[in-house]
Amino acid sequence: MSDRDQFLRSGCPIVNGLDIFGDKWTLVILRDLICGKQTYTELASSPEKIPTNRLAERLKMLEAENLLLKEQYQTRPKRYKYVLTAKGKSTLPILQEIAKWGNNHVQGTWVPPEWFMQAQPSETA
Amino acid sequence: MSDRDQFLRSGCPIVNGLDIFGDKWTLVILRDLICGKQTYTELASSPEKIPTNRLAERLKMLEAENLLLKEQYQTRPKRYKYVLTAKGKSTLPILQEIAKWGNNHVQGTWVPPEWFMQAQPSETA
DNA sequence: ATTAGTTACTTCAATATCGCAAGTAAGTGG
DNA sequence: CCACTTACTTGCGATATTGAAGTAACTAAT
Repeated sequence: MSDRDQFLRSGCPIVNGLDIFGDKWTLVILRDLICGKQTYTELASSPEKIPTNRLAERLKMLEAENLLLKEQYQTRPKRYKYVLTAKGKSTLPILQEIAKWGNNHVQGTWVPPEWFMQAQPSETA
Repeated sequence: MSDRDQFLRSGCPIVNGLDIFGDKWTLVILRDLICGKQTYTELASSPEKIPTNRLAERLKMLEAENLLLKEQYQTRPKRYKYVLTAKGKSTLPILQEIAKWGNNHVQGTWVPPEWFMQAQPSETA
């Protein structure tokens, strides 16, 4: 039982999904992780320029919700990378549908590479 | 060109979609409209209990972004209903993917009726 | 003709959240 | 020892959200 369970808005699966990733930044972070970004600095350097405190907080939340793991990949200096779990990777179809909607309805949006739009959750970085 | 264009975070179709419906309430309202709710009071009475000022504001925004139309369906007293446009209806695949994710990954979420999960955007109320 | 009720909002004060800038800690390389 | 990088954390003013109450238009009952 996660912290959110104390304040459930309802049992609706859409609402419960949104209570994890239905904010301004979380799906952007998941997009970047699926696109191969791994470190804090890589994530912070996206064109949308997420504030660093917000990035740190969202990463902690995503780890607490098991959408990603924080893994040390180097000692001296200790360096960490953020790796999606299956639960995190399985947000890909949501991202793909939002991307399709954006391309169809918001003019001037760039078209994601085909590998992104065609990928299955299991094949993602 | 909509108001948001002045403050574009990037050209990413995901980000631009989220800048319309990536908040706590908008997709909940779209869910309800797709499920056949039409009036302000019907929308306000959902189990998630959206504050009425937030509901009014989101409806105005969705109208401004052409996801829905506010239609008078009765004079004396004047009564309005909110009707999805094709642009609004086409968020259905996003809602379906979020619902699938919620059912797969958040325990205790209810399973939406089959007509909702199987529907095509064109067939929706 | 009052009075109560309904619908569809709007307003307001309190609280929560956000974004920006700056600061910190650990470590490297010169 | 000093500058530099990575990975955050802290402080704080600005902004957004909430819950409660208020308003406006109209209907229906007494």
